[in-house]
Amino acid sequence: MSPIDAKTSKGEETRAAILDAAIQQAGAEGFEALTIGSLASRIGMSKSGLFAHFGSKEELQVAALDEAARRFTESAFGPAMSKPRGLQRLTAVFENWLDWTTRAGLRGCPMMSASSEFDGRPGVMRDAIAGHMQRLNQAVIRNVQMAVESGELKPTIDAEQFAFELFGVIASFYRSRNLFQDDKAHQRALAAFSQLLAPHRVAPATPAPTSAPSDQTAATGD
Amino acid sequence: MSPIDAKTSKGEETRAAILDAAIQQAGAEGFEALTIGSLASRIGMSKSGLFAHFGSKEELQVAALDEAARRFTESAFGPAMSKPRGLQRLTAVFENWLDWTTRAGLRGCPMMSASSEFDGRPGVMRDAIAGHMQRLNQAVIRNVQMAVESGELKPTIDAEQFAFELFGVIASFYRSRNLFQDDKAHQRALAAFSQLLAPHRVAPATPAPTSAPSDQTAATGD
Amino acid sequence: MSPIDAKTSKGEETRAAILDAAIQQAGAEGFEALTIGSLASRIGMSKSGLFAHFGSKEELQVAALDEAARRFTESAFGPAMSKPRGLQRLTAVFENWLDWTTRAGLRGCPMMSASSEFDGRPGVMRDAIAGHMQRLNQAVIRNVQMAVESGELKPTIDAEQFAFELFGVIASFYRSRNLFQDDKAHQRALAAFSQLLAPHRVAPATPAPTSAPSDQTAATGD
Amino acid sequence: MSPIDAKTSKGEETRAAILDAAIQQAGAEGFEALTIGSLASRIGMSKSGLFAHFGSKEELQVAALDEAARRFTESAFGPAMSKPRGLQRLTAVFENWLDWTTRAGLRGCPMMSASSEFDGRPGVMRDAIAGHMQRLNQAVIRNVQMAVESGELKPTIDAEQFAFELFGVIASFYRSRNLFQDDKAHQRALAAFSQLLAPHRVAPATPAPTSAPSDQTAATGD
DNA sequence: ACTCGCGGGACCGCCCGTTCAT
DNA sequence: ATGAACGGGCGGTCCCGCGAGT
Repeated sequence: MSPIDAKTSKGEETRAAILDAAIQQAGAEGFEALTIGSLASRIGMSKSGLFAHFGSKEELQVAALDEAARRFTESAFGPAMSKPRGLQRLTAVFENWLDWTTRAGLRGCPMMSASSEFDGRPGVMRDAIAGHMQRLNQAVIRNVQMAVESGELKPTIDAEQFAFELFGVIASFYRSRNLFQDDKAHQRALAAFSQLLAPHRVAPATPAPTSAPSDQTAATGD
Repeated sequence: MSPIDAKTSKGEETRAAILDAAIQQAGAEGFEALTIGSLASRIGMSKSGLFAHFGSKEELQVAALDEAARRFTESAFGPAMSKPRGLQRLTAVFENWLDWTTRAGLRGCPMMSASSEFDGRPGVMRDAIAGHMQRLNQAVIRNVQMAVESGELKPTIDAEQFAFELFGVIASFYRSRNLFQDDKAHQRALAAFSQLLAPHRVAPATPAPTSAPSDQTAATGD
Repeated sequence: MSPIDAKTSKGEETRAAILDAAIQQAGAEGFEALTIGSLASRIGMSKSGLFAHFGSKEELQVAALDEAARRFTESAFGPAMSKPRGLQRLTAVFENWLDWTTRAGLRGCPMMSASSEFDGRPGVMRDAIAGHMQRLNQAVIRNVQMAVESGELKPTIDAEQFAFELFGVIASFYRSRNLFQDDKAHQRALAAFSQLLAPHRVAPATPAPTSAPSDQTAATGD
Repeated sequence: MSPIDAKTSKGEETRAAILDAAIQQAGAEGFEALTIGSLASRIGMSKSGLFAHFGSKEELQVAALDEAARRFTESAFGPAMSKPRGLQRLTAVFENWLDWTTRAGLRGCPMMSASSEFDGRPGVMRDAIAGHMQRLNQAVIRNVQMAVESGELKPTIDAEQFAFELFGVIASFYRSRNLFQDDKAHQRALAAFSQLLAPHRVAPATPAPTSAPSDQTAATGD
């Protein structure tokens, strides 16, 4: 409308609205439950009208996945960029990762949901989700390396192994919270993160007075 | 087959065949993809004939899940029982856990698949899978406690936290293997397991003091 | 069991039980709703076991219809036989006709139900119901004629026309009661019956002191 | 067709065609036999295409019933409106009632069919048919009252009772015609109507005092 | 003689993704 | 962006048989 915002035409807006609804539904019921009919009635437009925006159901799924990835990056990595490189940023990314679905009003995490939903089904969706996860993986690795460069982590740390385990913590967090409805899931995830890092931390010359977790059960309780 | 086994009537056999196919399909495409029609044509019988064994699709899903759980328990815990209580048995359970799907001829792990598929969908299936996972959780915890009792692990270990993290490693393993098709997934999982235990191990007779994993778990050299 | 009753073998008993349930269901939901499965589960036997008694669904329907007709005859005509021929017996038949379903524990009248259900569908059932209704028609006609012979009705009465109208009253009664849930249905049916007879009655030499309906609204209120 | 009639869009036409076929089928086989598949193949369109016009089978049934009621009203009451109020109009309604299915090309009368089909089955259909029948009842009653006001019928007539009996005559007519295939059904129905009115008629100018029906209604000579 | 377990084939109401003309 | 229609598939129920048990 405004000359500055002219990029968002009417079509773009509806497309965004569709994807928003799609992400919510995918987070709750999985991407396979993204039926065109239900999505259309949810946002109050005709099936064919909705369909016209995406040539097929698969494209809709991919578009929803891409949008979910974009939002995740925005929510988890964006704010973390204001932190200094190294451990602080890595920690911020992790914590945002646990929280972003709540802030985004989603029941589950579309990325984790999608990655287990399609891990055994070769196809466009699997390739797309694998790409996103790989990039995420690389981003975690880079952050670990930066923490090494900043002298906060020992150079002996295996960054890939660390990322492998970090993903596991995230998976366990979501399962624990959504399947078991365990209130302590967040706590446990933070503790696990702390334990993951512990052996690789460089002993701080002058111990930080406020928050130096000295053993496996970190003092990160919220 | 044998006269001893005469208990398995015709119906039981068919039911078993159905569940076998069901588990394979569920492991590959998820439990929601357990359509009656596809299952029927896969094992070469009519839909109604198949359907008669289970009153509804939901019961079929639950039956398949239960059977998967039974097989998992049989494959992962059964053989481990021949090991002495404590660390050895715990390790055996973990390793079997990584392998059983391969030995069972499955593409994915039905349990992990189901637990992410239904974690956001209240209903019979979710309750069933939650029950199975909880029991699994308890079994892990008991094994940790036995390792404490046998003097192999320090009493300070938080068994529940350990189980939380162990589940994460398993999840990461399956994701890594099935989504990324990473050959090193098995290696990484073993390493993660080792690292998880490291801080809680009671110092062995002649230990490497800092970071030499003396176990089967290979170093994660890239 | 007893030597006298030896006719009723085990098979006869179950068959009777099946027909009993069938009539109830047919009266409530129509003969087309006589599904073998629901009937089987209602009386607690297997579908195939039930099915064996009747070679086909159609035969089951006919058997149920015949049994219903038998019961109706028994309930409506049987007791009326103790009345003297003529008007009293005719009246008794009519009144029993209104009541027998209630006494038999049925929601609707299987005969009326069947006759409208199949009046447009040529086939075995239609022939069967037509036969029963024709016989009923003849029975009514005979009773009218007997009332003429006894001098209670004028010879000018057209017995067939009377029967035609009598059936209409019955139909209206059941519709009124079951569709409209009109409490006055019984009352109206009795009044209609009375009006139907009025023009054909022979003026009683010495008026019956108790219940001589002098005009259209008969004093037959129950 | 004409530019004036442009209101009837394509969808409306199809819907009308569906309902037309539906009414025919319902009249012949009952409303429960209105299966979507058979209806679709009868009018040569796909099941899903047909189904889209009605959200459910129940809605289709109700729509067919409503359309049948509309047609009946149009056929039976419409033409009768050209007659002067009172006996003539009442008679015209009755006669049209007997004929309209023939003129409409129907085998049976959907209204009567439906009312016995659903009189024992609570639900939307029963409510709908009950509503239509009640309105019909009221219409008959009003016509009787108008005949009283015009001086053709005595004020002592019980209009509701009359309607009750009139419905019975109609029921008997359809049963007699469709079940017994009795050619005299029409004759008998007219005679019954005449007899129903006889006691309530205001004596015409030159009447036969006792029993000479002066009207169009033929004597019921066997 | 009677009953059952097990299975088949057709069809049910319903919803899917998709196309096409408007 | 819509309304109308399509082909195909969904879960589920129907009626009906075969073979075997008692």
